[in-house]
Amino acid sequence: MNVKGSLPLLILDALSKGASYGYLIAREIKMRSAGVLDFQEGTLYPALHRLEKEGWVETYNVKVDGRDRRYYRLTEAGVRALSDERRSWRAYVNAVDGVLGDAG
Amino acid sequence: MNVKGSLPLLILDALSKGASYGYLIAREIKMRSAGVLDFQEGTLYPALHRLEKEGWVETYNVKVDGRDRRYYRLTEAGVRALSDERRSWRAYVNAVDGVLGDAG
DNA sequence: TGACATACATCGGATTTCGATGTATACTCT
DNA sequence: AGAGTATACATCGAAATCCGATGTATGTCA
Repeated sequence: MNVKGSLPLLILDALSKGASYGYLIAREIKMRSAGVLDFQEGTLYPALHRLEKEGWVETYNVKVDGRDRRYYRLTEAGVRALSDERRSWRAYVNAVDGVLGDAG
Repeated sequence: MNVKGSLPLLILDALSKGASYGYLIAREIKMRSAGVLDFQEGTLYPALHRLEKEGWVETYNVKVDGRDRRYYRLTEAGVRALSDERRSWRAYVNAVDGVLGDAG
């Protein structure tokens, strides 16, 4: 189950701890959410490309075991975007929880 | 800002307090979220039709001021679905918040 | 009379995600 | 040696969700 729209926040957050690459980002999100958050590669790579296009991340290649690994790193704008995304996420969750009210 | 996927939960929840109709549901969600949750009519009506198709709501018409107003009411299955949707929502929010961790 | 709120609806387009598929390397097990 | 699995990138078509525009119709208020 992946509510559409939260992936950019998750990626940006992952990169705020240091540069990383697609495969690792996905694995860590899945692991750290105990499998609840599970984005496929067909979802992840386009999302990374979107973030790059927005100027929120920049990339560089590192040759590992004879092949290129594409690292992503937050830009200044990306740091600000993360902050915004966090705020939006919190506002949204609070709004939904507020509307849902008491009942469980 | 509307994270895609939360509208069914919101509608089901609104109907758990009694039958209602599209226009009113949308207005109440918006009002009770202080404008944060704002679904357009082109979003709402298809969503209501989907819920009806799923068998989670049933409808009946009431003539008001010379025109039909379409009321929606939760079915038994709808009550169960609401319960499931609540659980999924909570699990998802907890997962994201868990991954995001401490920093704010 | 014209604007606005109410109330239903549909349509095309944009965005996001999934599943399938493709490429390539390296390690492990048999 | 060969098969299977993990790593690591990518693209493509399909499905789902949502928005904005548009259309219909009635009632109210200035």
